[in-house]
Amino acid sequence: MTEHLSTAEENYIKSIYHLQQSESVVSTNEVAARLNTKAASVTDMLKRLNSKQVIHYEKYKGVSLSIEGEKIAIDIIRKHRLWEYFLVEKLQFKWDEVHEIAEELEHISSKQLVERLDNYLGYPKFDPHGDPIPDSKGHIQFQEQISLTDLTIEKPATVSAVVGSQSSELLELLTHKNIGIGTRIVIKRKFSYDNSMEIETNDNCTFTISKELAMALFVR
Amino acid sequence: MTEHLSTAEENYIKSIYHLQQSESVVSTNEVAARLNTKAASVTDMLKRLNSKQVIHYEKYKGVSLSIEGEKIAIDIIRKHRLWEYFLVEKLQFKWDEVHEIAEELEHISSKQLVERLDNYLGYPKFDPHGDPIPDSKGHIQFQEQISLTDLTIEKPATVSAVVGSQSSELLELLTHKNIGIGTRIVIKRKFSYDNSMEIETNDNCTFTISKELAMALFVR
DNA sequence: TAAATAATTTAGATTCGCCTAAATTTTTAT
DNA sequence: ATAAAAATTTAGGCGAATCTAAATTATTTA
Ligand SMILES: [Mn+2]
Ligand SMILES: [Mn+2]
Ligand SMILES: [Mn+2]
Ligand SMILES: [Mn+2]
Repeated sequence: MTEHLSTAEENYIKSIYHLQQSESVVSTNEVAARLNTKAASVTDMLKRLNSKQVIHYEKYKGVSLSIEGEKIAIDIIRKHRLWEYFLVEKLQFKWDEVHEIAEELEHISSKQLVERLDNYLGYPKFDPHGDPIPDSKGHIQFQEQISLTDLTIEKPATVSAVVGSQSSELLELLTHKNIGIGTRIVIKRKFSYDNSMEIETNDNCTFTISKELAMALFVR
Repeated sequence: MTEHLSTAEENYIKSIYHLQQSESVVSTNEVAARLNTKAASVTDMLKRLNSKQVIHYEKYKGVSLSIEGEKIAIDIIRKHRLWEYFLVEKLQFKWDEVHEIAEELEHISSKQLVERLDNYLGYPKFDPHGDPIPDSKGHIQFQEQISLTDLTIEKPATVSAVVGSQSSELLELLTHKNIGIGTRIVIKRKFSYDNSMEIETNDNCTFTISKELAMALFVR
């Protein structure tokens, strides 16, 4: 299939993939912003990736992944999330500490390593942040999840993901409130004054959380 | 201490370290041979590493690691061997399959990751090839080992290392004869005609091994 | 010790990945 | 519909890491 891709190329492909989740065609500036680089550098790379057939690109028209490119992206994301799972489950890292390390580990090339790691971990379906881990065929079990903000009162739900998962402040707060992936939540009241809400969790605790925290939590 | 080192720089430092085990000053050509590159490229890199103070280098005079460079080398080797141990013990790789993968994993930078991995693995002292794993302070428990070729008749010894550990032919042979790191061996007879020898192992098996195999085995 | 040979370095290119500044194209606002 | 603003690309350059070919230095051999 595709020859060897550099770490930089892989990071671009992954970024384009993620940006495509919201809008199917991605702009040069968006890629630049996500990768903390300059638009001119992005244009450079897009030309290269285009000639390698992993993206569709025409100047001034934005970029999207080719079928091949999407496969590559999913493979990198699979590795990223499996390693994050490993770091948390086996090496006892906290979930706010693993992203940077996985950012490096995701580029280790051995196919066999990924498969064996997956098997060793027991084929986990979600990473420590609640994001789905693609299987070895590249299939992703998308979960329809909604922001806790949009959950109906009195309707029980389970925390499925946390956004802003690199923030240790967020982790501190969630640890204090004893909330994590898998926690059952019911909204008891919503206060329109500050958009805070009173919730009840698993362990029969009832307390109030802020609008900010509610927006960081996704449930299903 | 030292800023960030690239993968290429780390590989050069590690190679110089290994070459220094036999002779304290290493030549440009030796480095080139070990890294499968050209002498001109090595000269280039030596200038860079010299300016970063990790080696001592004067033109036409060969190269050696600085104190700082040696610490870096040992740290990379520690990571390499810990990952090899992980791959064999946890992911069930055979010991002839792990070197290439560890060659990539050894460049993952997180200090915390190494320490936690070491702890997770139970602070192993030797890698799957019998080579010592440096501890977190960089201390290496050297073992005086000798080639099986040089072992005295009737003197029991334990296989401590296998050289040529990337060869699957060697692994095949050792698996067949049921020899591995830790196997107890006694030499019963040496045949000077072809330098083969009759040995007895753990499991009370007695059989003959070739000169070639004896040279690949180290014991203590 | 002088010539031949081997080892090493220098010179000059190339590719990748990035940058700044300038030019061009597209989009938005008047 | 123009002009202003924003987005994007091009031009030109730089450092890292590699290469080949040529020049230089060191070592060996006659
Ligand atoms: Mn990455
Ligand atoms: Mn994640
Ligand atoms: Mn390496
Ligand atoms: Mn090893």
